[in-house]
Amino acid sequence: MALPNGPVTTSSDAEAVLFDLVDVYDRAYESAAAELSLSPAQACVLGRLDERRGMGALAEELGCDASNITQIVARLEALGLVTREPNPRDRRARLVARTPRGDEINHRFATAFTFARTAVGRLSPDEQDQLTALLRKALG
Amino acid sequence: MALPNGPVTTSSDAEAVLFDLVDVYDRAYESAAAELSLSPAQACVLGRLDERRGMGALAEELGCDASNITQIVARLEALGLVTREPNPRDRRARLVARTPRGDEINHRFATAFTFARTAVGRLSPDEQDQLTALLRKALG
DNA sequence: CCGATTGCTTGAGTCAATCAAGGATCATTG
DNA sequence: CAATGATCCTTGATTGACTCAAGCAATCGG
Repeated sequence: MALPNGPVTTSSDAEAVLFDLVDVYDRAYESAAAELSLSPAQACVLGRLDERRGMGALAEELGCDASNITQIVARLEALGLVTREPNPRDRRARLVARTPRGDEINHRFATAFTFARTAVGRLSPDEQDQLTALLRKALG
Repeated sequence: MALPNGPVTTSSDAEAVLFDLVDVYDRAYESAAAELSLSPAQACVLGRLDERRGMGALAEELGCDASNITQIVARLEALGLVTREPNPRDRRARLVARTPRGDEINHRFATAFTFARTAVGRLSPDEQDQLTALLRKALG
């Protein structure tokens, strides 16, 4: 399991609970992926293929090197979850798309990753709105 | 940079902002560590050595295999940030402690990782209390 | 004492991530 | 057009996190 991105010292309750939240969220994500024998990175990429798109677009959205995407997509392809077709408009580029099995696994992942849904569900609609407003403000 | 633990689809604003929060937090943590040429895992371990402690205690707290800690501590030791002394009470065990330089780097990390502090600082004291209460409830 | 347990390390293996380099294709422009 | 340069992606090499299996050494329990 990934080590938590833990705070060295928390100077307030709000900071501490923020850290808890992030840690629990990350662990839940990782564990949902693991149930489907996916790494978090694989689950992440798979989840961003609702429409077919190029490698570069993925790399940019995810803020990482293109060669990183090459590897992850190659593994997803080997698992039969994704195809990498030539782009007819630009033969340098490849279009990545989920296979039907990829769709299914992605859907099962979305079902397994209940953390955010569950957490938000513990709040009343009013409280959800408050939380959203507070977090937006905190994010600046 | 680590790929975000992104949601496949978010069904509510609260979920979406929750994801944003986690993503920004994780990236800020990673970037603060990188400024000091540390990996997130190294920063995490270093931050949990306010008192000297055994490898096993670290592994248990961080929820990972002991051999993982062995490696990370070995790298921190090679960087001169940590010592691994024999435990006089149990010669199987090792006591890990920060060196003065480790203290300094850890302090600089705590200073560099401003995300939680800054985010919470954008809220009034009342709002901070509300946020804490809401997140505690959401975490169940 | 002797067997079982504990604390840690080693070794092998997978994956993520980054960087440098390169091939192929497109796009520009002289 | 043809040369130049930019773009899209891949390869190869390296580092680090992480896991598992195996093992050594020390301690503990009967």
